[in-house]
Amino acid sequence: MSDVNEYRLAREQKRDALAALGVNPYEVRTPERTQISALRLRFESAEAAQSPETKAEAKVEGVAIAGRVLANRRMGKAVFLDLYDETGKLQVYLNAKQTGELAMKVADNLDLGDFIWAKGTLQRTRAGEVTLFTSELRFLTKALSVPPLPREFTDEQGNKKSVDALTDPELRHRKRYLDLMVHGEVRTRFALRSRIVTAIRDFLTGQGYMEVETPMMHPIPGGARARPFVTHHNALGMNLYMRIAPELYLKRLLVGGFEKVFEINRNFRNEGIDLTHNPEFTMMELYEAYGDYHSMMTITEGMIRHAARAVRAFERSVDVAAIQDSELVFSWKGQQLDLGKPFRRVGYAQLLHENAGVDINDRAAVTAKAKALGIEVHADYWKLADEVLEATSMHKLQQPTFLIDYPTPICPLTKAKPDDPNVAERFELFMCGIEFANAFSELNEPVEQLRRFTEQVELGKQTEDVEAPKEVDHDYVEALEAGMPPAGGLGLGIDRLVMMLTNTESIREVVLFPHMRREHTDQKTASLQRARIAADTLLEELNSPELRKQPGIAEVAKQVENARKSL
RNA sequence: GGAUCGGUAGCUCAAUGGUAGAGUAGCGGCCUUUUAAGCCGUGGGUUCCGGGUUCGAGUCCCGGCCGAUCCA
Repeated sequence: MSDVNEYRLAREQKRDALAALGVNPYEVRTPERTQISALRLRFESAEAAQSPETKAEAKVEGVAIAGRVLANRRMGKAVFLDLYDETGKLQVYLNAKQTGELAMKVADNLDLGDFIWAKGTLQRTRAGEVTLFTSELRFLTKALSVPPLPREFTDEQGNKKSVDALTDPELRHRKRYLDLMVHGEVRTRFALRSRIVTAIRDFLTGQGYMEVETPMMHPIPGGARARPFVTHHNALGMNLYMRIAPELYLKRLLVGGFEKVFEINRNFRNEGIDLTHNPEFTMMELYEAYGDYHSMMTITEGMIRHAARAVRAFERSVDVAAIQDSELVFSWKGQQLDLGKPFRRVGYAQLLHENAGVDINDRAAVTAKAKALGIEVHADYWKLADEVLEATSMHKLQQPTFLIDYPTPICPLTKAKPDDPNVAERFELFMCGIEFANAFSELNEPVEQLRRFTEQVELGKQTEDVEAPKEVDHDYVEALEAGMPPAGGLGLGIDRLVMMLTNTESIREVVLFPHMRREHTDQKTASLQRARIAADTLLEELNSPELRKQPGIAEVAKQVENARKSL
């Protein structure tokens, strides 16, 4: 794709022609203007004030708008433009008599995608279209590339058909600005995302929660099972990890004496990209002192319902208060999800028994079932049992369901039930087989926490689990020693919630700029990239605590390091 | 990581191994109430990249890049 093409050249010539007319093609200041939706309302009330006989004479004088030109219909010495701003579209009419000769010369140099400002009188045309009859025109911004607009064509049978533009998902995501420009429904979806986040924020602050910001770069990654992104701080001379979860910092705030805190921000996980995973994604986490996983279920339902209400209210242009719980049925992935009703609750062991036909404590049976399912058997029994549950049951959790009471060994940050140390007070929320939220009664015993962290690190080493933590966060344990009140904590994936509430199947459609590989990679660059990654991986291994002390390793590491630098 | 599918004009798409085309957008002309305006004329291509087979490759083969879907 060349930067210089006939389209660009034509536009550059028009840009220069504007300059020659004394018109700045990149105007600095925009005169006062009103948004299009507001003007339409004003015109409607002006019309309503007229009698049926004089209705056609309704007009609103002295109004100004600004926006992007996305259609240009030239009728001899008159011009009809479709002008768009964030709130809508309005037709703009120009002619020499009313708008002036200079304006017509400006119109000669107008392209689709340009921004203009126009002032005049609102009136209906003969065809009935509300139109700004322009008395004053200002040029604001020249666009040098063509907006990829949807168009209409006539097929062999003479039928008119419409053709969407910019349908290639790759282009739509790489150049989201064009996607937003030409697809109103995409703009609406992201506006809804903003509404949803605002609704959650309002809901929580309304319940006395305080929004906080905790570090995005952690010296020890923790709070979840995931591979982190590694980065380096030069001045401190240390590696830092992009956070995989804010959990351990938020709980330090409970130690400090805050009772209800939440954070809505990005987490980073170094894993694959698919329909429900982007390497950076938005998470809402909250912690409530003196709460537990029961209070977390209550708040989860309330919060999701509140966000759903905000979406319905937006769709119907009504006040949130007007939305009934019975209207909160959302269709997603071919299911009708009733968010107005209480969510179902089902026990972990019960679900495993129902769908896999095995008792969670019967290791032989669970292992046999895993083999039968083709799951690779490994030393971590509880992870294996979890994989069996995953394979047999998760896809059956279609309607909103709290899966509750997990085995304690897979819940290193969760308090066990008072009457059963093997069962942890944890739940995950599923809809359409997809995990939305994760919550528990927070473990606050420092000695027990240290024991579980240590066990987790050891087990991770044994099973060579790349997602397991490599190091115990002693600083967090020390924080618990200062005393953390009993508490409930909750994490809710915002991207997935937005997907569900906007009936979208891919996370890429609810993230403005989803991650992709770089464009235009040639063979040499690709090889270099692979070599760098291979060298980095090798270095990581050579520098691991297990290998570092082996004789000769340090020298090899140094050689690899030098080779890496030359790549 | 594996399998399958895809990448052709700004955009949406055609093209048995045989001159790369259409609609739309662009450019020129006509038209002072049109409306995804209309009419007449006209320019526009690294067919993702690199090799190979062939008299001849957008098409077949090999490798690579990017994306989509499914699986792990």
